[in-house]
Amino acid sequence: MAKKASAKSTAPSVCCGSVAEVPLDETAAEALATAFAALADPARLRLLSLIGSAEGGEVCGCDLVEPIGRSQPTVSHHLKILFEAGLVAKEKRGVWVWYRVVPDRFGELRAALA
Amino acid sequence: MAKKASAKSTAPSVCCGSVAEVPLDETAAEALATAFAALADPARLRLLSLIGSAEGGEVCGCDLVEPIGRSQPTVSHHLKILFEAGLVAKEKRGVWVWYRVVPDRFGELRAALA
DNA sequence: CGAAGACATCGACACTTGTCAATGTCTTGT
DNA sequence: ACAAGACATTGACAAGTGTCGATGTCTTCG
Repeated sequence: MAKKASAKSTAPSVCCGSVAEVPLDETAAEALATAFAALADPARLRLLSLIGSAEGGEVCGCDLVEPIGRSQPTVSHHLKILFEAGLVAKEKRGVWVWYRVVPDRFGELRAALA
Repeated sequence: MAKKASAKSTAPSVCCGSVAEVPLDETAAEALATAFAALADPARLRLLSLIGSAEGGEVCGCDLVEPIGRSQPTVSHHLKILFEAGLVAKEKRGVWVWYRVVPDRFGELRAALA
């Protein structure tokens, strides 16, 4: 069995369809809302932009604390939220954790804004 | 001077560019975060889907309270947030206020998720 | 083993947010 | 003028969120 390369996020999976489709039911609305809530914070958006614009497509967590200007526990907390929202993937390599964005997830959210 | 047909929203205008571009500065991140925060609530997403999927493209506010299952002041509050985020436009006609979505604004946010 | 360093977790706190009941403001029809 | 109805505003409260310092867990290197 192949070694698992990266942990699985707990993204609620927004499924298909735009917001302007058949009136969203409460459950679907909650899932989508959780996803957008992950984007509703300046620190997290800056983390995403740092990770997404990195060459090689990935960044070591240790390089994310200083540019954000927030404490290490706070950055760790935000990265956890981004991960659980399925927006970033992480992979532990040695002492470090490497992050990269998950384009498919962004595609889902973009589709919801059709 | 022509009579103003609809009120102007106070949308922060996200400007161009994806999140994965040159590391977002704090100010830009805050503006974007505010926009996404408007989408980060189930009630508001359902309001958007109700408005967006309405025939004629617009809905009377009076038809939005019951489907959402929340009190009239609460719905009024959410509509105000959507309006200030530039996601919906409103127009008062007689006793009623008619809402419609603002596609351009959705385009901006979609572009930010490129 | 022991020290160092990268992350994660915990506890606490200020601040924000969603919600409702009560009340206010306008417009329309009688 | 008055009553009715559509929205908006206010005040209050519970729940959620961002932040930090302190501390815990793991991995690597002497």
